Amino acid sequence: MPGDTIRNMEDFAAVSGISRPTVSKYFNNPDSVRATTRERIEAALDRYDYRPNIYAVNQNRQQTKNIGIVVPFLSDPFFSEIARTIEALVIAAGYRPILLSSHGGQEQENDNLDSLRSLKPAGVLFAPLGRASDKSVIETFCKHVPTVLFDSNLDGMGEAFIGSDNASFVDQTVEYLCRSGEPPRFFEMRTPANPNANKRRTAYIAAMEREGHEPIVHKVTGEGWGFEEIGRAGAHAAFDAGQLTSGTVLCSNDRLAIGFLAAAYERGMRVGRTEDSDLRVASHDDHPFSRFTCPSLTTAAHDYDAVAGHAVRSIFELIEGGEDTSPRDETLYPARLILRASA
Amino acid sequence: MPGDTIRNMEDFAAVSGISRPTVSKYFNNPDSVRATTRERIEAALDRYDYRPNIYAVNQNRQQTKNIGIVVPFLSDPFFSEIARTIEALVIAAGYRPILLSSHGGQEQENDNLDSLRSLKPAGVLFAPLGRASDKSVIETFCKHVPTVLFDSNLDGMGEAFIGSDNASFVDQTVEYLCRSGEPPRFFEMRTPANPNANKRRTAYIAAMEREGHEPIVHKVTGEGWGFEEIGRAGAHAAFDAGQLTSGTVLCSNDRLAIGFLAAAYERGMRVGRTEDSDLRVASHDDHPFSRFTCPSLTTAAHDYDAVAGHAVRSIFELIEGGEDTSPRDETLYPARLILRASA
DNA sequence: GAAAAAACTTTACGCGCGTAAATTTTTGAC
DNA sequence: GTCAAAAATTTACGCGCGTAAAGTTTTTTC
Repeated sequence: MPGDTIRNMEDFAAVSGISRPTVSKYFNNPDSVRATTRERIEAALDRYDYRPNIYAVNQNRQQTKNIGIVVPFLSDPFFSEIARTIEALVIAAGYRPILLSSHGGQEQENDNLDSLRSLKPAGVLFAPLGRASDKSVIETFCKHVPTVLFDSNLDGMGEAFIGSDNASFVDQTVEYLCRSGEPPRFFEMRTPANPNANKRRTAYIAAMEREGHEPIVHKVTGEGWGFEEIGRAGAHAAFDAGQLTSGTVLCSNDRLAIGFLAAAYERGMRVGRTEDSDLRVASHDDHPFSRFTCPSLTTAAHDYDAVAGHAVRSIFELIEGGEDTSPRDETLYPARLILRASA
Repeated sequence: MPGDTIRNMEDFAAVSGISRPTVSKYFNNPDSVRATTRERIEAALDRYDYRPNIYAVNQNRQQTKNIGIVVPFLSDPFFSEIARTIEALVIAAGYRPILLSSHGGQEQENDNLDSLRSLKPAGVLFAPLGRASDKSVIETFCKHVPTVLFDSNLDGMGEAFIGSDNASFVDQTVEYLCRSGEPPRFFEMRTPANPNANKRRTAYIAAMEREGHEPIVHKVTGEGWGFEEIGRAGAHAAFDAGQLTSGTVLCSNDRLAIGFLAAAYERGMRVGRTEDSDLRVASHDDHPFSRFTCPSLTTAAHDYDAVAGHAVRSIFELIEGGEDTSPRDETLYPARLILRASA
């Protein structure tokens, strides 16, 4: 026998000296067979490089070992980081992650969900686009596939939502900025793609009123996911109008802040918390590049690990626990203030 | 019949009034059936949301419609951008992209290839880690799966290699820098992960000699994929030693340059091509973030579209054309010099 | 060491679809 | 309208594996 090519589980069972149903059992759960049997199979496994045909396996199993991961924009390092964390946890649990990016578009998001449905995943971890999402498509999807939302919530959709507590982000930055200098004005996109942006604005207004200051919101125009350029162009427009050239600016997110800082630099403005600075800039997200901006960016960090860990735990509880009748879990993790040079 | 749930192609064929083999033919290629037949199937398709079971399909087809895309580090926006471009082309060709990141590690790269083999992809577009790659694993993989390498070449592996012409990148930046000011010193990692880095150093030395200047290479220490931090720490170390504080610095890649610029800013050094600047900094890659550095970064841009397009075309030629006896295609696309404020 | 329990083997069926061969129907050209 | 070509239908088998049932062997328990 040795030397032949192994074409299927039948062949492999033959060379390992174990019956095919037992070999099948082994591949589903190596601990479900006797130790001596396991050893014989594993001995055969490193003589031949057989592995079960994944398509035949998934055709017959009631449930695949696939976990879908959908993010709105993978080129945004924030999402690629959280996707990476989630991926690692999914693999550790013995499942196969399937990573899809919606590239900022509704059509691609819908295609991704459509594609996932035909893959019959055991569950899906889904960060929706937000405002641009097609709610009815998502609702239908969630009815068919166990889904946990993360990052952006959509009311009532999915079995749970795990995200960051936007109010915590803004409360901490506003409190710090007010305590350490002039109260901040808020810098954001006029029509943000993401529901978190709205929560941040609302939280800003509430926090400012709590601190006894008048909230001032500066909205800039621009569509799409090129936030840095929108921030840069918006900052230049503001400077041209004589606005935001001094005091403190709190950006809705780091990518806008990166653009804002670039514009400030181009104008020769000095940003920072030192005496000789023209203005302070802070933001939210702790984007991977925010420590390399000039100056480095004071921001509020997501708890990546907590969000990723909780989301993954949730989906596996759903998968293994079956139907849960408990109320929809909506957990928000607080931010961690990161003080750097910009404010 | 209407109202029933469609469980398989048999059911669907029944409600559409067409025989199952013909319906099967339709799903393999809608143009292979008569127009009237196509209309009847498509009429049924929007009354029921049937789609063929992808696992049963792939089990029986000699070839799946999957195209693997493996990149070394998806959190690097350079790779997420090129992955996005490739993905779009693959989808347009009617195939399903499967995106995997090696997260900078050999083990993950091997796992990715292993995982892909069991998915029986029609072809794979593979950007290897480079120095950290397990060459023997990759060689074995390429024997079993039609593979086109991109970004980093590995001698003789895969059916083709499509990448950027590192010499073109460096020639253009060196020529420009020499023409417009002091000749550059080269700033790079001591043990770069990527073979492109070595080609760039070699090209730098050759270009400098051509220009009649002595090449000076400054190597910084650091492991892993946190290039920005390695660049920042390396720059600070250089400044501490009184090096690179004036003149012109050419970084091996933009991510190092981002760290270098951050360090320069922290030192209060003025970077740029204006009279009052302390030094000039340029680099290579046109990283998505490079236009938002302070100052914006003069760099050499990859031709994303050309590389992605050629790589995708190559893999489909392999898939559809069968065995090619022609010599291994190694195409390198030249860079485009991007002049910004830093040099 | 006997009985009970656990693990394994044998046999067999079905999953949903690709695909081949033989037959029947439809189409298009004259 | 005829006839050849094209397309559809009927019938049938096989892909590789999950899984159930019944029988056999091995292990555990006291």
